[in-house]
Amino acid sequence: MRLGYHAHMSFDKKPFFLSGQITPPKSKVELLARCDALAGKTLGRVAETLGLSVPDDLKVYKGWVGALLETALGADAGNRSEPDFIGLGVEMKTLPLNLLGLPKESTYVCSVSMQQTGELRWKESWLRRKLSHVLWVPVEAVNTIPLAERYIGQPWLWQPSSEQEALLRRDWEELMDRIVLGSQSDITAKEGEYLQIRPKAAHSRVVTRGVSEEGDYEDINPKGFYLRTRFTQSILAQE
DNA sequence: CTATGATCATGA
DNA sequence: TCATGATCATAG
Repeated sequence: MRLGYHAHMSFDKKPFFLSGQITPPKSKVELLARCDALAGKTLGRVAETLGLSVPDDLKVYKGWVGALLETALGADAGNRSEPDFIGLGVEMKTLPLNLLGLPKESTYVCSVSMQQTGELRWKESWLRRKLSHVLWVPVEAVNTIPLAERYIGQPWLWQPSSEQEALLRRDWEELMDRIVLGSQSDITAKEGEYLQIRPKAAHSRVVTRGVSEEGDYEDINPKGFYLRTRFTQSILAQE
């Protein structure tokens, strides 16, 4: 070990992450121009431009692609409860695509709040607000392609059509009804046609305060709303 | 600990 | 094969 070294300790190693180096876009036009510049580039090229290194894979850095692209586009919300581009009211989501060019994973939207009893109407829901203006950024997500060599597709701004909103609303109201009744702990990902509720936590031992069917407090695993791939597939198909 | 960003990995 | 349930990094 003497005179040896740990690879992860090399002094000139660049970080995987950074934040807030790029100024936020001032308009949707500017945002879309930045998107045009990203389209057709590889993740490695974008990372290089920002002075970041690329992880070997996403097993340990699952959110790396999303963080990279937010950084590259100048998202400014950080971890605040705001859309990624605060001034524009736009939320960015990467859309991982499989070999067929179809969405591969469900899309996390927001956490399911067990506490917020005040926000039970669809119109005021956090989920609706989060999805009201989304910048979808398609990215190749085929595990046989090295992360740095995966291509970014053409991003697009999306607002749900009234039909799409109706579909989401139906699922949301159904799921929220179950939560209000105190059935949060036994909701499974099988419920909901386009929207589902799944665990969202560091691991399954994490608990938060929920409400039981008897109306008492109860420790439950944190959960989040996710768009099923059949939903994102349909909005991609409409593009 | 909770928010952000998601993908992993195993069972059906 | 693929969706459900589990998990991982970072910021504040």
